[in-house]
Amino acid sequence: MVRKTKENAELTRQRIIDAAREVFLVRGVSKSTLEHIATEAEVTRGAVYWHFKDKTEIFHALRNQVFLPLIDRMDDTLATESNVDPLTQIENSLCDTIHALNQDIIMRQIYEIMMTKCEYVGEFATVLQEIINNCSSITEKYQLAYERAKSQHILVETQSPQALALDTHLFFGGLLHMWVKDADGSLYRHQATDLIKSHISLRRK
Amino acid sequence: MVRKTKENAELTRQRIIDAAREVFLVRGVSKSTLEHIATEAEVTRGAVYWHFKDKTEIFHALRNQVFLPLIDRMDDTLATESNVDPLTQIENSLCDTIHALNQDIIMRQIYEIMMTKCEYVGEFATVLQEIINNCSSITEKYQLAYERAKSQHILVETQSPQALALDTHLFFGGLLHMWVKDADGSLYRHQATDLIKSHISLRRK
DNA sequence: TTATATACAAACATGAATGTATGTAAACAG
DNA sequence: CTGTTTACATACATTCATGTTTGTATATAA
Repeated sequence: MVRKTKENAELTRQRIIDAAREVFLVRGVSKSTLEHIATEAEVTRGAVYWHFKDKTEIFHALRNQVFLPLIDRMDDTLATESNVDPLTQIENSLCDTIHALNQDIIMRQIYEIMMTKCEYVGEFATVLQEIINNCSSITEKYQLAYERAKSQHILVETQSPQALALDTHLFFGGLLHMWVKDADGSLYRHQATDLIKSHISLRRK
Repeated sequence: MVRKTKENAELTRQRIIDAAREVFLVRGVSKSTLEHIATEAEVTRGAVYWHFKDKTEIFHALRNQVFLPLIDRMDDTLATESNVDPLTQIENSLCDTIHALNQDIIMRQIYEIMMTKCEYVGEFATVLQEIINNCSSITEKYQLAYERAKSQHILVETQSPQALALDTHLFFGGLLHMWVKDADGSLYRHQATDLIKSHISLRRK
């Protein structure tokens, strides 16, 4: 065999992650074997074990590929200093995510894996807590935006920014779940941005 | 060994389903073996194979135990002829489900299994379509209620009943997901009904 | 230039999990 | 009261996934 150069090795590592994504998607995480992944990546299990300790490690590599950049994106669109009003900021933030899902096949597949092809149990149970934590920090960002909207007097006054933030977050969480499950796109995907706009306009005074 | 009477056999069948619920919950569906389930039910795999074709059949038995009654409940609380106003009907319907989850451990566990301990892949992929279909019919019921609210002039007029119905359904879907994931209950569970009331009051004129 | 570490492939050993086949005692039908 | 079926338990055969070990050619450092 031919020993690979460093960059070349990093390339096979990425190939394994990509292969895992495809395999996880069709077989589910726990029914995917390292053999499946290796074959899809056109390497042997030896290569997989060289780059990763086990399947869990591949899973986390896959997860981080999407969820780490995601937080940054949100921070950008929900930035405190901005020339668009806070409600539009929230709307843009949500629409951006939907847009990204529409454009980026990889992101779409990883979301699908995390939401419907994975069992959060044992070593994966900790991931659930991470998700909860992420949700909390996202909700806080919404809340801050709603508070800014309130001080600009463009927000309905019947609800607290906190309640509105939670409502928005739950709405969007639900939307994401249905967006992912709605594979043929007929029911939710094609009207996702409309639903977001409608959701936000309900809170505009 | 002692051959069981008919009622006795039905009892062990139920014991197997109950055992499966416990095992699925801690190990996830695909990592649960029939041996695990049999042991938990205090029978052998022979008994399991006698009552069920395979693990999938147990899964469906478990699922039906909760989701068939659920549809009926919703039809009751969202009935067309009622002395409470439609918005309160929707509110009650949502709160009822949360209440049921709080009271009924079995229901809670089954929800948790379906949402976080199961991979919707292969033979389970069809379940996803069932879920989508259920969601559609539920959304329709919300929409009808919102239309009644509209004709009673108690609904905000900026949004269509259809958009409001979808928004509500997505909100509640998100809430259920977070409710289930929020195992210690600190973040979502204890304020679930408040969130529902807030959600509904936002649409009341 | 040479020793060593790297990046894998291939072989091996082991432990499950599944499904089926067989055995059996007791319930039940006639 | 007896034959048959039911409701399982037990044993068996097979497949499969995992982790580890060993082998090896080559990149790379010294």
